[in-house]
This record gives sequence, C-alpha cells and structure tokens, in this order.
Amino acid sequence: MDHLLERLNPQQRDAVLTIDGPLLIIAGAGSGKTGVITTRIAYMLSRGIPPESILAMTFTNKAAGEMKERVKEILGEGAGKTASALTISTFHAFGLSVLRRYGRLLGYRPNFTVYDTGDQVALLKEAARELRIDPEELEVYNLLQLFSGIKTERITWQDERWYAMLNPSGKSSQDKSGEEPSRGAGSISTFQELYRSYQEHLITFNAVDFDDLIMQPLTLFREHPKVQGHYADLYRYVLVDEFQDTSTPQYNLLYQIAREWKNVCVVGDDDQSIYSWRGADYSNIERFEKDFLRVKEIKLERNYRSTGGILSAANAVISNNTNRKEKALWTQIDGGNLLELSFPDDDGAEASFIAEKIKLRAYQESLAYDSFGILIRTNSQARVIEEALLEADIPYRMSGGQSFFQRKEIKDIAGYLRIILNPDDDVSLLRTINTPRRGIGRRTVEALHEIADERKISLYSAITLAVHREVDHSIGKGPLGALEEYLELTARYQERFSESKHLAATTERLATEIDYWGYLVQEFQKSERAAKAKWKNIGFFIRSIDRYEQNPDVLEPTLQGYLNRISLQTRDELSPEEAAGKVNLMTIHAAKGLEFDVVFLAGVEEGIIPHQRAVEESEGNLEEERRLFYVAITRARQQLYMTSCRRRQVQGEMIEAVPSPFIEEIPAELMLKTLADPTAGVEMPEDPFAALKAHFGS
DNA sequence: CCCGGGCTGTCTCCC
DNA sequence: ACAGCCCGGG
Repeated sequence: MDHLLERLNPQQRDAVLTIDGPLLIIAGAGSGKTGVITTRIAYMLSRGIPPESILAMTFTNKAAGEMKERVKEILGEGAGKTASALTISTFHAFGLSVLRRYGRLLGYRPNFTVYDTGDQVALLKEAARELRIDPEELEVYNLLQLFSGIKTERITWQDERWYAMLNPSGKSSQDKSGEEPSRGAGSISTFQELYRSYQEHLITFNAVDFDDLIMQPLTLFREHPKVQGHYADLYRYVLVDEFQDTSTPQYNLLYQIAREWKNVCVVGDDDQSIYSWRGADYSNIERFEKDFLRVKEIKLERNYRSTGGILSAANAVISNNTNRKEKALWTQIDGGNLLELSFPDDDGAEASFIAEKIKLRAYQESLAYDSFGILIRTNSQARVIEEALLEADIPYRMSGGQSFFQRKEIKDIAGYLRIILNPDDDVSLLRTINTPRRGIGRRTVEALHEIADERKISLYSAITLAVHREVDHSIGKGPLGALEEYLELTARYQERFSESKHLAATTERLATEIDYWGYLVQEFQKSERAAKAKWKNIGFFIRSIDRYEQNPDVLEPTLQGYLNRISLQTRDELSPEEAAGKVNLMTIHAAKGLEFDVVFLAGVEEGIIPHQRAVEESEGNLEEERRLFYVAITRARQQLYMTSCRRRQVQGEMIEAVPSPFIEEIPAELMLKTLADPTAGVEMPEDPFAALKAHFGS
C-alpha cells in the first residue's frame, strides 16, 4: 500500500486518504483519476472496511469491470474474493438489482423483462396501433425522448419547446392520397394518451424500460422506507465516477443511499460533461455541495497524458465556454509535435489519408496498431473509414456502434429466451411468433390483438385462449395449428430451462430445434456468406451464455440474470484481449475515459462538430459540442491529427463542407495546416515490414 | 392468407 | 447504400 501512495502527487494522495465525509474530486482530463479511485478503494479495504459496505458507481459496464480488475491487481494474490464482494456497477445495473430484489413490492413479477430502445420502439408502435394512430406519422425516436423526459421529470407536458421538434413542418400535415389519416398525431392530448398506453403496456407485459431502472427504485425507496434504510445502512462508503454525467434522478438515488453515512466521494470534470441529451446535469455538482455540508474539494490539475501542445490547444478551446469551474491543467511533458490539420477533398480521401498515415507511422516508429485512435462524431462516418482500413489491411475494431446483442439474429434468439422467461412480453412474442416462418401472418396477429386488447391481456394469453377454443375467433386452421406448436415449443423450453441448469446447451438445442440455420439460409439465398456470418454470431452468443454460467462472480446463474445483463449492454465494449493490436475506431462519446498515442479526429467540419441537429435544437448545446471537441483533443498523448473535408457524401449526395468553427479556437502557432497526402516526400517500401523481417530473419 | 421481391426514407450521441 | 414496408403471385 505504502509504495502505491508514494507514487501519487500530493492532491492525489489527499484524495486517496480522505475516506470519511463528503468529498468532491474535480479531476481534469488525464489527471490519473482511475488510478486514484482504484487506489482509494484498495486503501479503504486495507484499513479494514468490509467490501460489502462499499458501493462504486461507474458510467459503463466496461468501466465497472475494469475497476474491479484493477482493485484485484492492487490487492494482489488471494484477494479475489474480497474484490468480488465490492458492489461496482452502473446506476442502471444497480437499479436493476434493487428491482430484482424488491420489485415485487411494486407489483413486478420476478421474471420481468428489461426493454432497450429497440423494444421501446416496437412497444410504442403497438400502443399507437391500438389507439388507431398511424405510426408513420410519429417520430418515434423523438417521442420516446419526450416520454423519457416526462418519466424522469425532466420536462412537463406544458413544456412547449418539445412539441416543435415533434411536428416537423410540412411533413405530417400533408395527407397522402387524399384519404383522412386515422387520427391527428400531433396534439398534446394524443401524446399523453400514447404515453399512458405505453406505460400500461409495460405493466401488462411485466417489463421495464431504462428509465424505470432509476425511477422505480426511487419510488420503492419513497414508499418503503425500510428498503431505503437497508441500502443506506449497508453502503457506508459510496463513490461515483463521471459524476458530471449523472442525471437528477440518479443523483436522487445516490442521495437516498449516501445521506445517512455521508461518506460519499464524487469524481467528475464539468468540462467533460457530454451526455446532457440523456439527462446528465453537471449542476448536480452544486447540488452535492449544498446537500452534503462541509464538502471537501480536491482538484487534480496535473495532466500526465498529453504533450504541452495538445494540452494548450485543449485549454484554449475549453476556455471559450462560460459557466465552468475554473481549472488550470498543466503538464511537465514538453510541447511535442504540432497538431496537424489537413483538408482532404472528400470523406473517401479523408479515410485513405488516415489509413495511409497509420500505416506509415506504424512502420516508421514501430508503433503498435492499438496505439492509434480514430474518433468520429457520428456512427455514419464509420463506414468509409472502415473500408479504407480494410483496403489497407489494417486490423481495427469499431466500438460503440451497434452492440452485438442488438443484432437481428441475436435479438431473434434472445427473443425466444425472453418469451420463455416472461410469456407476457408481447414485444418478444411478436418478434418470435413468425421467425423462423411458421405460417403466422398479419391477419392472424391482428386477430390475436383483437382478443388481447379487448381483455387487456397479453398476446400469449390470447393465443392460449384461441388454441383452447375458449374464445371466438377468425383464425384459420393452418395458423391455429402453428400457434399451438408455438405454445408447445415455449412451454417445453420453459420446463427445460427450469430443469437443466445448463443454459448454453439448452439455448443451443433451441436454436437447432427451431432450425434457425435453415431460416438464415432461406433468408439470405443470395449471400451464403451473410448467412454463415450470422450463424457464427449465434455461436458467439451461446458461448457468451456459457461464459456467464462459468463466471465465478455470478453466484447463481439464471436465464433472467443473463438476459438482464445483456439488455444493459447497449454498446460493444471490447475486452483488452480483443482490442490488442487493433486500431480503435469509435465515436467521441465512446472514447471518453480512453487515451491513445496518436489520435485522428475525422470530420472536423461545421455540421458534424458542432453537430447540426445539436445547434438547431438549442443555443446551449454549442457548449456541449465544444466539450465534446475538448474530450476528443484530450484523448491524445503524443499527436493529434484533424481532418476537415472539402466535400462530403451525405445520404448519397456530395455536399460542400466547411471547417468547424472550433478550429479557430486553437492558437495558430500550435497547429500545422498540411495538404492531404501523407506520403508526400516519404518513401514507402512495398512491404512495410520487409526491412524488419529481414532484420530479425523471420 | 402467407411470402418474396421491389421501393423508400434515413442518421447524433447511449445506459 | 440499408433496413423496414408495400404489393402481387402462389
């Protein structure tokens, strides 16, 4: 322990040693924050604080896993058990565990399902269909954002600025083909009705959405003080990382847990707050100072990551923001290379510039590919870059895009698992009822809906009624037989999953029994490769279930435990092994907390960063976009390349592009403006590794 | 009544 | 260019 403390600077050491009372750590980018947090936890344990009484909240599941690993490392041999007894999780995962334990007090049956965004969309469309509102006329994603705001009490129904965004001018008002639309989809009362229906359906389906994972535990704590007391009593030491990105309900949850012992340490950096669109509010820092009296504040301002030049550029950019805690990040690392800005002709040229440059530098400086990061503002920028990397034979990983678990083929199989666990989950039922095809089409599903809507029961119950002829219906003989088989299949696997404790093997059997492979072959007749790739993913999925079952940290592996876990994994987070030796391509959001020797920031153009929709939405968003730019810059250790295309392909069309206004906020003397060709004036051998190979004789 | 082949709008960021 | 949806054949 002592030697660890010696390695820290005075502020860091203070942060580690202050374990009692409220503590606010303002940790600038690259200030060694993660090390401080993990050392602090290890220090607490070394002082004899039981691991069960420590709660640490992180921002992503990956961060939680890594924190646990690092604490284990610090503690050394034989401390695995101690580390496992710590509670380290995201707010959402924590809320989920509370609901799993006490949800029945709120009326949840123990097998409830967690809906991700895709499920929410499906549910909303269902609700609309039932209210005879044309889903075509709804901007479902915007509407879900509105509902989220309502649920988390961030906005009220009176808040008019939201409606503007839900009524895109000139679109919904034009009726096609002169026919009356089924219902006006743009009025407040319609939205309210939809919201109510959305909520009712969640309850009927025994399902929760992400916001429920925070809001329901709060309700639980309010209505059952004993439960609140249990948690408040248990967690005598609480720590929150990325505090600037906590939302108000998350803060409230934290407060309910920490207010008793008040040993609460929050770590954050207001300059890196980049999630306000999902409710993050860094004014929680001020609330914290008011709610917990005599808060000790420690600022970590020494940066150990970046060269002086990069840091100066970052500082200059962020100083344009008003309303921030004054900070003076400094470094002892010298100025380093200038930042480089170039202007490729189009996004294709940008991509090949990046690929070439990586190849060249990897060769010239023997840099490993994983020391490069390519940052993008939107996922749509990824494709061209991926193509260039493939073309150049550069191994890479795109992270932060669609999660593995959100792929269609995975959601299909997971849909079966979900319906087996919770038959009332209509969203999963609709997904699986005719996938693979079993002859149940639109009409049959409509007939089932009629039965279900009338009685306010789930579709699964409706099927049961129909199959057992306990209700009048118009379903034909063929489809009815198919429905019966579907019922039998799910019932059979309900039994198998409860009997056999081997989840992975049972899932494999299920995939075989429904002949998912045959379905893939059928669906992808034109591309056997596509079918094979998807089947391979199913294999990965089954192995991931197996890993879950084998994981010693999971005390009692269950189908529900697994499904809950994956529903919180909304983005691909690669393990260190998977990422080794690969160039990292990701959005700026996904890059928060990471660092690379060489960083490429692609698309530094007006409309991309700052993003057009962000600035249109509200004036205040410009500062958040600037913080995003700041986060991007501060990911770089040695060198930062920025590219601003002259033209760019947007939705198939080539448009003229203009450099981002943020570029002008970087002092000119820190930046080198270059032409696009990276190889200009440098000789590249045919095989970049020929010289090395010759040298080492391999 | 179901299925496959053509057509259309689409993308900000994510627990 | 890609997923989700509409329409005519079986």
